[in-house]
Amino acid sequence: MTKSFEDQCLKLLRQIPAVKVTTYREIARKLDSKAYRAVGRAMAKNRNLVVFPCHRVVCSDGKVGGYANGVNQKIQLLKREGVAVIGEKVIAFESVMYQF
DNA sequence: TCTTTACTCAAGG
DNA sequence: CCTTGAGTAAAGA
Repeated sequence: MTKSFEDQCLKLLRQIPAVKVTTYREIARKLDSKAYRAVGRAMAKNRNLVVFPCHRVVCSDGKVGGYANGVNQKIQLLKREGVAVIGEKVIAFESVMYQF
């Protein structure tokens, strides 16, 4: 059963604990690929906001990136989980980034 | 095959 | 800070 690239992204997403976030780059790297865009596209397409914590995935430079429900919604969720965010930037982003 | 995409990196202004 | 251009991989038409 060959799982799609996107399915693998979602799988990794599920193992991210609260108060932690990750980057599209880390996910792609873990999958031994450089398909940073394909990772994000998986979320945008599926947008299983309840099943997968898509809001815990941010850009490599600390920006929140995007969110199907709205970037603001994503920021609020992250803050609520203990991740400090100012504007569209994650504070101490390296400290809260979950490394696989 | 071509286009679009929740990205990343590097370089120039 | 900003924009361009290049690199990359998957889905849809």
